This record gives sequence, structure tokens and C-alpha cells, in this order.
Amino acid sequence: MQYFIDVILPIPLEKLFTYRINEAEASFLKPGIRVAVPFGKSRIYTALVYQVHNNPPATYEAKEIHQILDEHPLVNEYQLKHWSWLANYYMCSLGEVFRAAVPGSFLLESETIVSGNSDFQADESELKDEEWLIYEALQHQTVLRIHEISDIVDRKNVLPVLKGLLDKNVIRLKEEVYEQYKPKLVRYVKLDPSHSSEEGLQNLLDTLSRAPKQKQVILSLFSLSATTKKPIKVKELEVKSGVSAAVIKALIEKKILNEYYIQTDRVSFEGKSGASKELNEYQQKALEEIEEQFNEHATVLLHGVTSSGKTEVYVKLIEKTIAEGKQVLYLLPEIALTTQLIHRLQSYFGEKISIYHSKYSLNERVEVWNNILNNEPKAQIVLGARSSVFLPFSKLGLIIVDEEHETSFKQFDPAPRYHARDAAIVLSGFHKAKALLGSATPAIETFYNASQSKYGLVQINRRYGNVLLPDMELVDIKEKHRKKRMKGHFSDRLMEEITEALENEEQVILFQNRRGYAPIVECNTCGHSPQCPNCDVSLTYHQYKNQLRCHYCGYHMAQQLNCLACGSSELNTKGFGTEQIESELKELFPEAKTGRMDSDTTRGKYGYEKIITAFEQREIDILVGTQMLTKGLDFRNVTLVGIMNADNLLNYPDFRAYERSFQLIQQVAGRAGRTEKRGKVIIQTYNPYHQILQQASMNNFDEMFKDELNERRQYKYPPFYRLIKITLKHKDYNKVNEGAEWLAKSLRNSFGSFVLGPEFPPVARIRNEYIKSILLKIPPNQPLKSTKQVIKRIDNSFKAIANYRSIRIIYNVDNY
DNA sequence: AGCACGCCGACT
DNA sequence: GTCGGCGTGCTC
Repeated sequence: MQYFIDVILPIPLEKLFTYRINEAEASFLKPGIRVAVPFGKSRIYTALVYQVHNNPPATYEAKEIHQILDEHPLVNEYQLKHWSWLANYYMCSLGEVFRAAVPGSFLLESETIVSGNSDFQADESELKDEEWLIYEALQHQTVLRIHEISDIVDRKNVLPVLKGLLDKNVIRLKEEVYEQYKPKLVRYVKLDPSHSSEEGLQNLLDTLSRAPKQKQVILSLFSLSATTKKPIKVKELEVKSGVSAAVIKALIEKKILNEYYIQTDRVSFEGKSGASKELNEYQQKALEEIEEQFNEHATVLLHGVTSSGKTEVYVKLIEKTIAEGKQVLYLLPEIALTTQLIHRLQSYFGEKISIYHSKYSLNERVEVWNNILNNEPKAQIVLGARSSVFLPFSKLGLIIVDEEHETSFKQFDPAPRYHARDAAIVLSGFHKAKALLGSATPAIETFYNASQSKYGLVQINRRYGNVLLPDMELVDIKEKHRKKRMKGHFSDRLMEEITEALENEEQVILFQNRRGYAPIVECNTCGHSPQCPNCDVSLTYHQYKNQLRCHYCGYHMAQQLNCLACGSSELNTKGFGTEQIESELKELFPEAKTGRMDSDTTRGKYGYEKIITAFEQREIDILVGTQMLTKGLDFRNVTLVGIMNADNLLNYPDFRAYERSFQLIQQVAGRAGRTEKRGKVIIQTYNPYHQILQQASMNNFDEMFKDELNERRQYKYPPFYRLIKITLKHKDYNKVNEGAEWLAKSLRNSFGSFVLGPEFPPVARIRNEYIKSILLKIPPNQPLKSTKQVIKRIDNSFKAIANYRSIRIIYNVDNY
């Protein structure tokens, strides 16, 4: 009897690959175990066993596997099923799903590093030439990576050489040490317990009577701990008592104060978990309705206005699910995965929560993966970004998709181009679990599904604590310009409101959906404006670096004093971004402290965190920012939100532009007035009578939904029609054109007028590649499966044309 | 995707 | 004369 395995390789190839194994291996190997396999002439890949069988391949001789990498499956049957669904639905290979699904360190053994064994005494005669080369290199360098070794010995497959060296005890191998997850540690102090009694304290103050500074520190410590229950940071104490760090250090050395560290990210909880908040009557009603709806629907939409306390409802459902011994997946857009929310949930569930997203190091992700795989108690609840749908859950009871409407749930760039919300719903089906989608502004598709009773629907129309929804005011800036009531990009109304908020010591958020200073620099004399050499876009002016930057490829150059075309020195900027708003603010409100939050200022691991903390702690009065501001942040003291220009939201060339504008405005507005005081939102626009702006300012979701649905029906868009966007990319302009025409024509043969395009996207060239796209609309009654089969067939004939073969084709199902 | 093989232009 | 450009084909 012969034994074989079919494996998934992490490459974009459709098929599985078959390897030969022996009987012992056959009895050991199960689907989901990783194996190292030779592939091609000289490579070794990490592959995943898909199935074990006895059918020898007919047309080729199967190779043998190299090595078994796991003792137990790393991936379970649910996942394999889910992955197959994903690959199928989103038109990509299983290998691509595999690659996206597991933490990178599960895939690459090239991360192995080689170090010398100091015990080994060199004896030239023992070593072969290649081995000697490596030995020598290790005398100069303490560690070598696999690719460095392959450079040294000038061959690709170095594993045999390494094995020889290993046998001779010349070297040691170890797993590459990834950048360790370095939690940001904050130094805290508390009074040593020996002084905490009243008597001890009195003694202490007496002994310190001759050290006034130190005494001051102790007194400050007391006044701090009286006002806040939270631990006291050393920094805080320093500021409060107005002494130098040395004084505190002295106290610590005297053992009067104890210092300790807390990770800002993962504060360990001291038995405080389990105390979830009581629900108010609306939340309670929503909870009951959700549970009732779950009897009939596997998926329920919770539509609750901003600040209605959806999280507390989730918490109750999570509690019930884990009480049944089942796992919970809580999905959030990456950007909303802030410490704010993490802390809040940790305060309910303590150590039962694991967090999974790309900012965490590989080590950490591996840890979480293994915890879930082994169904460890600390991984009962997983809080994560979209890639968490790939984790090895074995008994999922509930999936929550918070901020369900967020477009960032759809993966855009590398395949699989999946939508985490939809992938989660399918996953919950496999587990016979429930899925709860939550949003203040549900996606049209989701709300439509709910209105068609495909999903259950539960609504909360009250904000928590009966806080009123913010008062939204549309300001006509065309009018204001005419009447000369504008200062820069600020209308008199916005200025008044900012002034008032500042006087009341309240905070302000200003939203502008564009970063940089100005998107276009133009010469007043000849009209020339600098373009990116690699992309078809104007360069954006960034004042703080005095640079012109391309937001697509990262190209940058110094801002020129004179026009590059005619030499004129009269340069002008057009349009505006967050940077310009901030600098205008500094002139208009010189006494206010301003901050800016966009992808320029949130670079780095903790950049985002830093700004949020600064804003929370009121070190910033006015925060200017892009989209980032909108996601689930909860700032108590913000009463005013300004949207600098609502029109550039509406003018996106996308059928979802109105829906998105509505969502964005509502979400930004939701940041205002989250406590007793009613918030104010100023929306500056050239079209104050635009229906979407009207509906957004009136909180009229239902009407927006109705209008939008009519449009979608009429123009054949989702939720009625499904979309597949086909993108062609190549650095040769003519090739893309010809290829796109050919492809569109073939598609039209099968799908007729449901093929749109080909056309160039707004930015037709990025990183020196020309782009052309075709949109395929799939009518409601047309089966998806056969449609994709036809596309695949056409794709094959396309690739058979030699001239087109180098064109990259990207299929994006349910394109966002 | 990688990577080797193979066939044509600008350099030690 | 060779290095290296990327077109082509293949990977169990």
C-alpha cells in the first residue's frame, strides 16, 4: 500500500500538491499538520496537510516530504472548510488563504538563524570546503541567516550543508528571535505598606519634617490618591509635587515609596473581572430582543445610535456564551482596537480575553493562536481585527462584528480579498454559532438583509443616559465666502462655536478627510503643478517637512521655490488638508493647544496611542484629524465637532459615496457630547441642501436607506446586484489597454451589458503601473458559482495569449 | 509567487 | 568576450 498527502502550499496556485509518505507517517499525519516539503529545484516550503490518501498520481512521480513540523494539527477542520469557502468565494487559491491566515512565523523556516558552537575546536581536515567557509564566516559574525549562508556558499539549498555542520557540532540552529513584543511600561509608585496605617503615616511625616521636598511628595501622593482610584504614575507625581525625579528616587531608595511597572497595553487585572454593568431599560430590551431573534436567525443586526451602549449589550451576550463553555470572537476594525476598548472589556473579563491584530508581534500572535487552538481559558474571548476570522476556534458560540459598516473589514490588497463581516457570518454557520452585527450606521447591504428578514433586526434609539444626539448645523460656506465671513477655511459659525467651547474648557474635534497641507501646488504664471513621476497624481504639499509627497507611492521631493516649468516664483496651493487646518488654527486661536491625527502623525507603534492619550488628558484642546478620528473613540469632554468640508466626501466617484458620507458624518458627529451636555456639530459645505447632508444632519437613517435603495435598484448595484471588479495592471500602457479590451469583449460574450468598462480608475498609474478596471454586475437570479466558472474559463484563455501573459489580473469579489 | 533556463544589448 | 535584462515555463 502506498501513502500520499495532498498539501496546501502558501503560493497563489490553484491546485494542491501531492507528496509521498511512508506508512508510519501516514498513520501520524492528519489534515492541518504542517510539513516541510521540497518544491521545485531547490526550495523548501512549509505546507499544510489537506488530506491523506492512497491514490498515486497518474502523470508524475510524487516527491517525498522533507519533514513533519507539528505533533498535532495546527489548523482544524472548521478552518479548512472555512478557508475553502473563502478561496472559492473570493476567487483566490487556498494557498493564498493559508498564507494570510496563519502568523508568518508558522510559514518560514528561513527565519532560522545559525550561530557558532564555541565548544567546537576547528580542525580544518574535518570540514569540507563549504563547511569551512561557513565556519570562517562565523568567526567574524556571531549569527548568520539562511540567505546569508546561501550567499557565502553560493548555492540555494543550504540545508544539507547545515545538517552536516550540525552533525559535526560546529554550529547551532535556533529559531529567529523576532522583535520581542515590548509592551510600553509605565512607572508607578505607591506608598510602602509599612506606612499605610495612620500611625505609620504620622511617623513618616515626622521623620520627613527636615526634608520638605520629600514631605511635599508624600502629601501630593495623598492628594492624588484621594482624587483618583487609579494607580499613580511617577510622572504625575513629579508634576503635582513640583519636585525633581531625584527626590522621588530618594524616597524609593529609602523604601518609603515602592515603584512598580504596568504595561500600558495589557494591564493585568486583580480580580476585578466579572462585574458587568447593569443595563438600562433600552439595553435590556435590546438584549432580550436579540436573544429572541437568535431563535430564528443565525445573524442579527443591532442598530443602535452612537453612544447607545451597544458594548454593554455585547458584554452580556459574551458572558452567557462563555458560561456555556463556548468561545467568542469579537471583531473590530483595526483602527478601533484601541486601548480604550481593550481596557473596558478587560475590566469585565480580565484574563479571559486575547487580542489579535497586526500591531502585535509575531510571537504574540503565535501565542494567541496556540491558546485558541488548545482552547485555553485565556482565549475564550478573542478581540481582533479582520484576520481573526482565521483563528483555530473549535467551539465558537458567538461572533460579534462591531462597527459592521466599516469598509476596512474588506481586505483590499493581497488576496484573499475577503470581507471579514461576511467571512464571519459564514464561519458562525459552520460552528452553528450566532453572529451579531452592530453599528450606528449599518451598511446598506446589511440593513437590506435585515429588512428582508435574512437577518434579525434589533434597534436602540436612545443614547446611554438619555444624552441627546448632537445638534447638527449645516453651514453654507459659499454664502459665507460671498459675505466675507470666512477666515481661511473657518466660517464665522465654526469660529464662534470653537471660541465658546474653549471658554467652557471643552474640547473640539475638527475633521478633514485629507492629510498634508495642500493636495496641489500650482504655478500662478503657467499653471504647471508638480506631478509624481511614478503615479498619475499631483504631489501633495507637506509643510512640516517642506516637501512634496505622493500619497500613492511615497515619492517625495523638496518643495521648490520656483516653478519647475517656467521658473516663476508665484506658486499657489489648491485645496487643503489637516496640516493647513492646524496651522490656520494656530493663528486663529493662538492660545489653544492643537493636535493633529492622521497617518503622518500616527506613524510608529504607539503614535496613535500617544495622541489619543494626550487628547484624553486634555493636553490638546483642538484635535484635527482624518477618518481615524471616527472609530469608536470615546472622549468625554468633546462638545464640538467640526467637519471642515463635507463636499469632498460626496464627490467620490463611487456608488457608495453617499452611503459612506452619511456614515462618516454620523460617526464623527457621534464623538460630540457623550455626557450630559448636548454636543454640537458644524458641517461646512457648499451644498447645504444636498439630500445626504440633510439626512445625516437630521439623523434620518431610514430615509437615507430608502433613497439609497432606490438608487441601487435603478442602477443595478448591491444589494440587488453583486459586483466583481476586475483590475488589470501592467507597466506598458498599450498592453493594459489591449488586454482590457480583449477581456471585456470576452466577458461581454457571456454577460452582455452587465460588463462595464474597461476604464481607467481616477488614478490610472500607480508605481509606474497602468491600471484599467472592468466591473461585472451579477443579477440576483444568476448563480454565482457558474458565473465564476465562466470568468475562470475566460481567464484561462486570456493567459493563453502570450502577449497578455505578463498582465496582472486581480479579481475583487464584492468590491468595496 | 519564485526560480531556472534561455536568448539579446552595454560594459570590465 | 561576459553580465544581466526579463520573457517563458514549471513546480507534486
